[in-house]
Amino acid sequence: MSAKRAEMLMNVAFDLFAQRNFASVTIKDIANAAGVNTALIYYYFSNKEGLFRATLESAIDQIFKDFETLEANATNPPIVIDEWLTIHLDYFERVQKFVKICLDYKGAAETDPVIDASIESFYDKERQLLADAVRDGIAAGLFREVDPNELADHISTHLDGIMVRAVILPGYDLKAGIGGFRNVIWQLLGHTPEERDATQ
Amino acid sequence: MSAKRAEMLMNVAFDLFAQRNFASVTIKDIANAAGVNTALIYYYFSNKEGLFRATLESAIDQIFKDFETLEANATNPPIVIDEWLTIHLDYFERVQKFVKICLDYKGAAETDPVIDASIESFYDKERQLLADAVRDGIAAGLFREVDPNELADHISTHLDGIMVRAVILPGYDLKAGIGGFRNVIWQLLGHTPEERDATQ
DNA sequence: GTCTATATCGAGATAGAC
DNA sequence: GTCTATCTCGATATAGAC
Repeated sequence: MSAKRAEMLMNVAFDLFAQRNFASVTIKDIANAAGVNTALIYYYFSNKEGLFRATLESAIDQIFKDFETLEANATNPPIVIDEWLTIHLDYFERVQKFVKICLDYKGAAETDPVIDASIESFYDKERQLLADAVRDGIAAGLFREVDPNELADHISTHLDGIMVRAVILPGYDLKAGIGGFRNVIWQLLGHTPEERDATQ
Repeated sequence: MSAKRAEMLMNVAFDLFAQRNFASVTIKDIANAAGVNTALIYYYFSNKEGLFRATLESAIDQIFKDFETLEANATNPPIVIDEWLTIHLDYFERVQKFVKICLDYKGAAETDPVIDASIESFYDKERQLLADAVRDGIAAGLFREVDPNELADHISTHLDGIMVRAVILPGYDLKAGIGGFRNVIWQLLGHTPEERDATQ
């Protein structure tokens, strides 16, 4: 089945593109890591850039799926926010790779409007998910009356900051970073974890 | 004067390395942008990596100098924090480029312990500056009793997040982002801007 | 110090056998 | 579909004139 094979190649490429950047990853690197010949990559993809595009789009799709799983499970607003932080721990590597690849992509000479739109829609969806949770929490009397959009932006931006820290600083404690941030959020929302457990 | 010439080359290289990444910037690009011949670069630097190393170190030095200017002007804790945010607006491009280059550098195949140490000391200094301001503010009765180190981490990490946002999202409003974050900080510190102006 | 000219090497990409 | 073999081109880096 050809789709499976292409998908496998994209998964291998995704990891490599995240570890190093686009230019320093060679077709040979990808072929070696995938255990195939370099020429095979050109059978499935038009060229290196085409492979990169397809890889990034596929990664965005996968993260969207994680979103939907979360949305289905979420019962009340504090849990949505809490789980959204947890997902960053669980799927940490994937999200971090995504952020890294986006930055690298944005540094490239040319950008593709289709990919640009995908990236933006990713962040829009994240923002919407969080803003809705904050709004619902306020309506339910669980949270203090903050601006839902502003707080959603804050959470989303800060999580990107944490992802970057984990790349730049070798000894960065991701779990502590997210744990500390969780406390900040509850403080901003005037919400204690005890309350959350009670409503659960 | 040879130092001036080398410095000029590093400034040109810094901009290019920040715009695109290490691998995609060619020696020819740098030479053209600087209006010199490619061979001249090898007169001043051992090779492309040596130029990169020197460039990053020089950039870190420059940011440290901005730090010190700030520290000298700062009279009381809320102003230190406020100005630290402002510096990210004023020197936005420089800091953003620095973060981008650090990320790119960390994605390279090999890393240099000297550069690693420089980057870490940069973040250490930022953290210390902020933690001291928070501690002083608490001692002066201006701020609520938070953990100075935790809050310093939060500010520092969030600013990195903002820098990343500004790269990834084209329409990102940096001023609004930092302005909103300023309010969050005052809220966490239980400090109103009105009070700050009064103590000024 | 700065340039011209050039060596060298590796990466992306393709043709064509199987 | 997957491989071997190869082409082509551009980038780093150097030798040496001025």
